[in-house]
Amino acid sequence: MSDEPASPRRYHHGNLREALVHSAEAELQEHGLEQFSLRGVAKRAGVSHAAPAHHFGDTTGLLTALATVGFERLVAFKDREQAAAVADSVSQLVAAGLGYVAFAEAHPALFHLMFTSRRPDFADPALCAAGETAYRLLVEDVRRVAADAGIEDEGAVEARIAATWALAHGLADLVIAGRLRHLDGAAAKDRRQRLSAILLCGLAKL
Amino acid sequence: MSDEPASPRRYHHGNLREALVHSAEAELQEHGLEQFSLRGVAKRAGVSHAAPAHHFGDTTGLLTALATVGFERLVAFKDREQAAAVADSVSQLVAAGLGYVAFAEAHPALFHLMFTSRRPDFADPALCAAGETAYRLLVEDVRRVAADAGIEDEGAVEARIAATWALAHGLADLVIAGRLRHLDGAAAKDRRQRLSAILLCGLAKL
DNA sequence: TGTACATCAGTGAACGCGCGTTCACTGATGTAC
DNA sequence: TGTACATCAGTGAACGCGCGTTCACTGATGTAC
Repeated sequence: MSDEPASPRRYHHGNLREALVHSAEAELQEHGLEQFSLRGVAKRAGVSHAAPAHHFGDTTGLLTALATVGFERLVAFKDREQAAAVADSVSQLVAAGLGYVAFAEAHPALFHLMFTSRRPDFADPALCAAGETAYRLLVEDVRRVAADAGIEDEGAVEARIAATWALAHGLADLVIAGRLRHLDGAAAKDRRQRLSAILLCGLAKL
Repeated sequence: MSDEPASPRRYHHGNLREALVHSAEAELQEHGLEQFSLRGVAKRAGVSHAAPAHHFGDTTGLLTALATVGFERLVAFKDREQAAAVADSVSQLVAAGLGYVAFAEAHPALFHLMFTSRRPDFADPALCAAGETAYRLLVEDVRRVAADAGIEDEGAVEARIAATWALAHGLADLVIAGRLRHLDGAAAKDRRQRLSAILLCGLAKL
């Protein structure tokens, strides 16, 4: 809307599909998943409430597209943290965890949409692919740590993959729920160190 | 309702408050939090849809009462697992984690109500007390493990408490979301061993 | 280059639905005397 | 022990609301010739 203030009001939007995904994210961020409505998204995009149906069919279709974008963004958060971290495998894994938590904090409702709710169509090929890419990157990071630590047993590695994901996921979920009190008072840098310490507790076989 | 099939239909219910909490749990289990409605609960309890207001005011009041019951039940699951486990501190902590996961699997919607949603009134004294009791028990279990491992630094212990909770919480959340594929095919006993192995990965300083 | 026409994207009014809330009521209970 | 009355719990009709869906429509676009 405010992107094109000077453009005349045209009958055809031009790129409504993308605009709707963008509006849907804003709607989700502001009202949460429980209050999310197709009408609200259409209103936010400045379009009649029946318009989204032409692009997404129903709410599920729109939320599916939004969740797909979410997984891509999750990977971007991880990449950013890892680029700023030391190169050794454990530090890289901790950075991946920090990225996971940072993503959840930046987009809590999107995080819930992707991992907790059942509203997107998780059988959708694009959504599947985005989710699997994110998962595969995590698996690679964990395998690198396991290899450096000399762990070869496949069962142990798989348990470690699950434990790593669970730790990062649980930490992210508790943080956005405001449940970890001893993080609240801390300044940004201190907070970050505490999160790293928590992740390191569970990730590293010291 | 089916508890008292022979009782005549009385104008006054007698114990409607408790019956509504019970119905609310069934409603939550069947329809999930997003579809949860006061009218549905009242119908399920066999009472007019305006009746709940006399006991709970609004939906928040009812969900707050339900979440309180949830924390008490969570503790019961933990107790049951720990009673069946070996007495050493690490095994007891793993058992606590298994109890957490078992609770989430038995009551997924209640789990979300308690930890993910913002719909109950978390400032409610009874709910606060129930949640703090559950948390205190977790802290005690972790401190026992830390003491046995000779960890004395308070910061390290606090990080370990958060890591333990995050691991159990994340594992529970991923399991009920059906995200941990390598648990799917396993039989009950094998499944339990895999969950224990995952928990042990993050909990123990071996 | 110009015209006709099919297709597509978006409109806006109308629909039925379930929701929470309100309100005057009625039946049951308990307490004062 | 009996009566009157206040209080409380539950009823059921009515309300306005926002929702998703439907549908006949209209304006724009692109393609065939």
